[in-house]
Amino acid sequence: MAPKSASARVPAPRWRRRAEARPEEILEAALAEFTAKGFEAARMEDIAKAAGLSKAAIYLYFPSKMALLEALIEAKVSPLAHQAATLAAAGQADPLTALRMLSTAIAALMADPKVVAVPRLVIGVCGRFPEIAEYYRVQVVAKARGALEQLIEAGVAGGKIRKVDAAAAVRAFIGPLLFEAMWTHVLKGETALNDPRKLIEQQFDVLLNGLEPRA
Amino acid sequence: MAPKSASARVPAPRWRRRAEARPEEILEAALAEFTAKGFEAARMEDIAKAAGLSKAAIYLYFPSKMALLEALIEAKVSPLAHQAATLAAAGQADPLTALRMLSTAIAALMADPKVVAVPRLVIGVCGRFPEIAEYYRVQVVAKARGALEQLIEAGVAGGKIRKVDAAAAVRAFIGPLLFEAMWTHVLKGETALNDPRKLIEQQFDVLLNGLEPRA
DNA sequence: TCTTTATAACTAACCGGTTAGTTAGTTGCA
DNA sequence: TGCAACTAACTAACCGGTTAGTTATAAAGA
Repeated sequence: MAPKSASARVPAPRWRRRAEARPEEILEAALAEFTAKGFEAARMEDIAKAAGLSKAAIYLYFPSKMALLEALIEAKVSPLAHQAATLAAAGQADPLTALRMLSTAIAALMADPKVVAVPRLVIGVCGRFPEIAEYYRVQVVAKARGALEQLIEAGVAGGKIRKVDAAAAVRAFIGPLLFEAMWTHVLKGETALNDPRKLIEQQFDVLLNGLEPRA
Repeated sequence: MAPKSASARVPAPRWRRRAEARPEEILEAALAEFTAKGFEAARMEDIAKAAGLSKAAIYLYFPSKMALLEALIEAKVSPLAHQAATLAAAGQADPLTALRMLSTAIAALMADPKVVAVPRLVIGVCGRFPEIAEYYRVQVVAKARGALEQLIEAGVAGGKIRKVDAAAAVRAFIGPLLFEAMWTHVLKGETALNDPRKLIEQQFDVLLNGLEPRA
């Protein structure tokens, strides 16, 4: 019956030991599944299949489904907020230029479904897992908001920016980008994010000069 | 044992026939549950209990859980978009005032968790049910967006508004409100929506005059 | 170099709990 | 009496997480 080897190759091993590469692969697969189906509807089995191992193996690296989401947030957006804060801090001398650079960077990120997926997930699960919302508020959004407000205030102090309410200015800066991201990735509408230069140019025309005709 | 009635009142009926009032009550309960736990995690049993009937009875009025969400969107936000469009159309003669009024109305809506809940749900389930996203894009957002753009363009044509890109102006108008709504209801942060007058005033200072110091 | 031993990495199969949706029967009301 | 409105009890299926067992690989001795 069973041909006795020799001619028969060693049958390709069913799996290989690759402990180092696993966590990242699993997270990547999880992000893809979560993005496509949402957190609750995504199945661990499918994530495992996409990552090329068994469902049980996932539990060797992550204790629960929820832990996958936490790790994703940590990995994908936490550094991002930090980077934004750094950029904002570095640009205090020339706030308008810093805002422009930030805007370009953010627009590029917003165009990437993988990046937008994370806040989308947060919106989806915040009702059930308030601690996720809390983490996101404190570690990501509040941090970025604070940095931007400082940037605005520095601009006001230096006379480069009109005396405006800092919180309102930050909303006016971030809000439109958020809106376009939702339109693009949630509603799948024709997006302006494909042409970031034009988008930024138009945004800054309104942001800097306002709607009212200048005297 | 069991006291033989006579003295015992007719036991309060376990339920009453109220077919007309049911659908609305069910939808209200569903919205509350969906808001608190998200679409997937909300249980039909709990919705039924909150609406004061049995789970099976829900299926006399709605064929599926998904139908509840569809009916909710139809009932809660579709008229809202229509109203926005009407207001925008009516205000073409004085676009800036119309924008102010719209802003106030929208801020009031954004402060209401029940209203924000619906778009939140859409964001959560859009991956699994693209037709929901499609409906929402076409029937709600595109409609409102279009009306606002017309309003802006009318303002530009009449000299009341600077020559700006209409889409950018709409983003600048809506984005900040959306951002604040998410901050408030998803991240549970301290909100500016509690003081709508101040919020609108600050938003319009930036929106109309921009960030750049005026000559 | 060839075993032997140890263990890290992995899988197949299962379990317990959950829940959307159904059915068969009961109750209120005209 | 008849029927629409309603419920209790049920089914079927799903899925997160566990467990018992298997395989790849490395290290230690001979």
